[in-house]
Amino acid sequence: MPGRDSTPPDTPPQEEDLASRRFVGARAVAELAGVSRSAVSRTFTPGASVSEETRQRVLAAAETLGYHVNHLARGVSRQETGIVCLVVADIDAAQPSRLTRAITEKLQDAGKVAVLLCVGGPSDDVATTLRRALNYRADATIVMSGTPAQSIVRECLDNGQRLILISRDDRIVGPDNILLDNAGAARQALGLFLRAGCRRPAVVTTELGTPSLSARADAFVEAARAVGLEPAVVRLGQMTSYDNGVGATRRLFTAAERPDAVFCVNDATAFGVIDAARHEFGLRVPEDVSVIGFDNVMQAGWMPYQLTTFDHPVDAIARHAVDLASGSRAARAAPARIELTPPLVWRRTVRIG
Amino acid sequence: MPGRDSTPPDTPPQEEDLASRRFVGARAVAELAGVSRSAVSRTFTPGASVSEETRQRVLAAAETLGYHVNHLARGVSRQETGIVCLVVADIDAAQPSRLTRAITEKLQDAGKVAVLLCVGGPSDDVATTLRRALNYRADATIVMSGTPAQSIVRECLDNGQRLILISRDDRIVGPDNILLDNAGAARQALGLFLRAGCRRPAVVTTELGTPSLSARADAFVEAARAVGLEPAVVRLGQMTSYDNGVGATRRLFTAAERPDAVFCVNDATAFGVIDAARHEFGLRVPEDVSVIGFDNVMQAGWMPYQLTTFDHPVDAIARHAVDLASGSRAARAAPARIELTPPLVWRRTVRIG
DNA sequence: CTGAAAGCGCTTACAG
DNA sequence: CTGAAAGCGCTTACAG
Repeated sequence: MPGRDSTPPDTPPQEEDLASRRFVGARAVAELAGVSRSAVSRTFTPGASVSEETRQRVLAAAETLGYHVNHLARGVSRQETGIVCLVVADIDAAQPSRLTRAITEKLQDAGKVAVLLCVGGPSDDVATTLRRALNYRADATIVMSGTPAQSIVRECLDNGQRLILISRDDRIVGPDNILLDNAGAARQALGLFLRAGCRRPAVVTTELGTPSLSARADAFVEAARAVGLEPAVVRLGQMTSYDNGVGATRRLFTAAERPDAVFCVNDATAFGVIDAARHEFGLRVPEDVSVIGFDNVMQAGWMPYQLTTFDHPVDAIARHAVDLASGSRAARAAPARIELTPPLVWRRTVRIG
Repeated sequence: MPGRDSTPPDTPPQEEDLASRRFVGARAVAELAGVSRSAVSRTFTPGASVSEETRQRVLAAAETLGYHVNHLARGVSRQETGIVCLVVADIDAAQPSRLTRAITEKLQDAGKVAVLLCVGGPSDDVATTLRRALNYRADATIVMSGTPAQSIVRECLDNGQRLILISRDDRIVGPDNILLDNAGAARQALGLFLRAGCRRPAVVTTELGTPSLSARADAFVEAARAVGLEPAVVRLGQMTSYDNGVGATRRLFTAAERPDAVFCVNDATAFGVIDAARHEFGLRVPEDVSVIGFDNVMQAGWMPYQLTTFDHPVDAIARHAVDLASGSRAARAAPARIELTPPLVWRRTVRIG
């Protein structure tokens, strides 16, 4: 005869009890409702066969007892946990946080739950993090930061865990990939500059670029050369930031030939460029220099900037990611490869030709 | 005799197998290592008694098989899951995302994992969200957004789930509270203005303030009155934003008596005030108006703003939250109430008296 | 529709 | 130190 669970359900919890109080389980509900544990389980399983009467009695008992299905136990039993891991660094940066929010919300709408896994800490490399996702038996893992090694990727996949990479290196074989058409955006940026009559384009990026950042800068340079222009390129710092934009500007505008158009691989850098160009070189934007950024962060719309930039199709990315995370693995033939177009947001930092 | 698990471990997974591949379990590891399941379990339980030799054999077997302890099953068995839920809205806003990151990282360092629960969606009120935390048997839930009803709070607590409220209404009884001394900061802001020689202070906030926002505005007004000044107060919009700052400025500076100091309950609003004051009213900051914000977001340090503002003690908040989330409930007598001081960040938007 | 039973993968006294 | 056994809380064929 069980001890712990047979506490009379009508006894309100005493203050002294609190520390030792256990979660109420299906057994207690079954007893109160006068049915079997199976019936309780079925009541909370959509589509299972329970009579309406049983159902109501169980629901009532669950309500009074404060019963909540243990999703962990359910996960163990069903081999499907409803957990999706989100691997991300710099979750306090504008873009990652927007995406994290969108994905988490859509996951919740689908009845799933997001486990947030931060990479980049001292002891938290991507492999360690993915192993944690394995520990928690996530149905799928969505990687937004870092580049997982092929071996750990295999390990996830072999264990039947779906793996979705967002804006990562797409040469890793196995996972689904959701990508941005960075090159296309860069070409579009150059096109805009040319149309505005600019003839001395420049691009500012970082020393150690992520694949996305490199793709933007490289495609821009390539497109410029294709029309016979040799753009100045400044690579500064380890990460894209406002300060790098300021620094890049100093370099750019003290050179022999000053650029008349600057493509920045992200917005923060663009703000730095704009401010430095104005305050340190007395230039007007866009009359003297046109500037295009990437990310469409909130401040891009603020008065002093009004930055023309590329947005991330956050909603579409999130939708695809959640779809892939939910889809049954068996149902799909090959890994997916989805490429999305970053929409241009036209504001006022590009001259009108 | 078990079928599924008895697949020879040395057979590499075939491509066709993938869809049906199961996670490898302790049994398979035990078999390969030639020990009992208990031994496997003990090997992965810090402090359990296993001989070094057994331990090594188990570890080797686990490595070849790619075994990862199932933390869900462990949680069911141990009645402790290592899961901590983070309830948050607007995770893409500056402050929440900083805090989310800090807490998540510290949680990981402590061997725990963060489940991100977004509130504020259509069907996602605080109660629904908290119920989800119950479903996943989180050891603790940290609430950073929304105000949970007393009833659901009781339900969590009764189930032995720790509940930590950050900057929430502290009249809710039961949970631990981590609070900011908003009133103190507001008083300090007024003091700074007075020292700068300002005599016409104003405060801008929202119509529908959170407790934190109200506390800042109210304390500022009160402190001003205490020295015989009646500050102008503008309440605009449902949420603090750049645009509200712009709007508030139009109101403030078309009034009969223009303020010479404005305290904004957050930075975004302050940026709006500064830009509007400069561009629409031709005023100089801080010569004509002093401005103080709250949040110390990244842009506060950017060239055009250089905003004097209050920072959030993010690290201290996170540390306390994680401590409380980890502490054994039995060990603590009463709910904790911790009040932290927001440090002032002095920049250039306040005149030097 | 319903319940008894076996199963999911783990932990942990218990006895050796 | 070690293994067999009972337990955690759930699900799901299976037989009625």
